[in-house]
Amino acid sequence: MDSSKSSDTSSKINELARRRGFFWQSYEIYGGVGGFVTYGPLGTRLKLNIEAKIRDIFIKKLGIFEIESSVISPGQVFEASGHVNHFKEFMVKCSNCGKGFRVDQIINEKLGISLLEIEKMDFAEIKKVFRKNIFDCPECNNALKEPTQFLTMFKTTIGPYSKAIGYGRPEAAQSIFVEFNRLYKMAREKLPFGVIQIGHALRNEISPRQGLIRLREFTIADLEFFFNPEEANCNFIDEVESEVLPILLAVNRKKGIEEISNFTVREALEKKIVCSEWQIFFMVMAMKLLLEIGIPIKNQRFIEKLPWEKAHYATQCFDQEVYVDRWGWIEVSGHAYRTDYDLRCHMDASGADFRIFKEFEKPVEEVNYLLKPKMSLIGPKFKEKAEEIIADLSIVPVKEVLESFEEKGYYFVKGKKITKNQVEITQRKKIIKGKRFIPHVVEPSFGCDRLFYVALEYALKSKKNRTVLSFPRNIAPIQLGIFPLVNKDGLNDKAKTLSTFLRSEGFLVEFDDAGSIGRRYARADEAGIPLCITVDYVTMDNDTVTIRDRDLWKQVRVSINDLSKLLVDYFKEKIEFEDFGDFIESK
RNA sequence: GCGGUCGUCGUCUAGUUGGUUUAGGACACAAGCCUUCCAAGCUUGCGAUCCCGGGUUCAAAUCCCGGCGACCGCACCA
Repeated sequence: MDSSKSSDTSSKINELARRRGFFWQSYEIYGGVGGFVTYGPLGTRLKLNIEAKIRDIFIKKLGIFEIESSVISPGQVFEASGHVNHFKEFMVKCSNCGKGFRVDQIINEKLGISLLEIEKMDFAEIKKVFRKNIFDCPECNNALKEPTQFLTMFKTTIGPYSKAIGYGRPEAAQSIFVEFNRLYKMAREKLPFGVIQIGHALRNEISPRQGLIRLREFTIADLEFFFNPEEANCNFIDEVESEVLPILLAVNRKKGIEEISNFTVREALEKKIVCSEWQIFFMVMAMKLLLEIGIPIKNQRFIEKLPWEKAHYATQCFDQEVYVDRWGWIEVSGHAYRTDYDLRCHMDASGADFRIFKEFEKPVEEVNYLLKPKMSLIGPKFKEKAEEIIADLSIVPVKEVLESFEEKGYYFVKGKKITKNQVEITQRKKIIKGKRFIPHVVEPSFGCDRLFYVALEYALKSKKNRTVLSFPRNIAPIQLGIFPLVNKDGLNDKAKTLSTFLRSEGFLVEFDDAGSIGRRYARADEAGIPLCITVDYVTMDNDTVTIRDRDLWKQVRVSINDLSKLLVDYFKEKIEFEDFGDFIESK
């Protein structure tokens, strides 16, 4: 990568973003704080439009539910989910050179304890290890200091009681799991179903960098899709089976190979590259989402996570990555197979029952045997030992006792012989109508700020020394620019009337009469406005206007009467600019 | 958190061996003129406690110390 060129692109985006109001660092008047951004008027619209795409794909087309819950949650939620244990770093610093190291790596290197074992240690145990052993700094061989830990969740207290610990959620997923029972009812107690939440999440990153790429407060879109692991087929799989996914396999990554392999959905499933049909289906949806916000497929890839890279809850995990000029491949979404991990955690911790009852096609008959000791015989015979014997009898499988009786006529418990007549064994038939299980979950999770950034980067074009933001038309923050050709002879008023009309028709319109017409087109290009409508002298004669395309810089002339319908179709992508009519010859 | 580079109008920047600097320009923005389709021109205007705090000095945007922030590299990124 050419570093001088790449730093140009990102600075260009940052500069443009600040100047035109896409985004900037928050709290600038107080010096700014890393990891927080403010989206300006254009940026907010763009971000909403991208989020609308997510809603369009997942909510409208697939019928996924959307919920909105709180950012702060009580401590139990993230204790149960495992985040309190996993969402932190143990660090140790050298007393001499000041360099910091990961505690697990030091212990692993010097003592040979496996990383998995170290993972299980808590902070007290780690401190103990460091007190027992003297570790030298790998860099300068001086002694290392006491280890420290850093929790990357924001911690607070809820209300005035310091014991009521709360955490800012580092992901929106948990608030879906926590509400599972209600949501399942709303899904009419049927699997599969999915729930999405688009909202803010907080991670107290050690050092946020890279602008929008790593924030401390960001927008996440977590989709939790629940299904029966024994009926794991995706009913949309036929529609996508020939779609091709570019995947960087873990086996290749281990060998240091960066080669992307292309698999059709069918192949990937057959070769067990992706284990879950639903997971790969969502990966295809993610690929389409990125295409729709303007990222060509050649700049997208899915990367299979290596075992030690995976989140604590995931069995199989792919990251969707997009190539950006400055930082290379960056993650924009994660696709994790979370199994029943989360629901199980919350069940264990809260006592709620998240199991689902599944009726068998045919009820199954189960025969149970019940053993009842005859106390009138056992009591007098074993005296003080009797109690112990009975306790043991209640534990052993009744079937084992029964078999022993049939074979030998007696059964040994605690070295004592129990005869057939000392107990009463009854048979009990039970009809089982179904079974209970915990649903499995696949999760696509999008970083909306990163989607925003890549959309902006891929929209950024340069034409004749001008900056043009070529957003796909339906994520553009402003849809139409309306200008009078000149500010006299009533053209201005006519253009204003037209703006009012088109606004009332539901379009997002910017009216601009400042400077020359060329300057207005240039300003509109920089804001990514797809179409500009100009009122000129011909308009005054016959009520037609020119429409100019942002990317082609060509114009067509259409009647004001037809305008609204044409524009509706255009923004619904039913027609293209070329369908508006013949291009006007440039003078 | 470590190392390197850096911080001047909205944006990009000149000035930074201390001294006529009331910190200059360009672009952008606003008002007006002009303008019959791609950042034309003219006039006027708005706009910077030179990142913050402290120190050295007769004098600091400029030198020194501390802090904050940005970028790059290292580490981290569940």
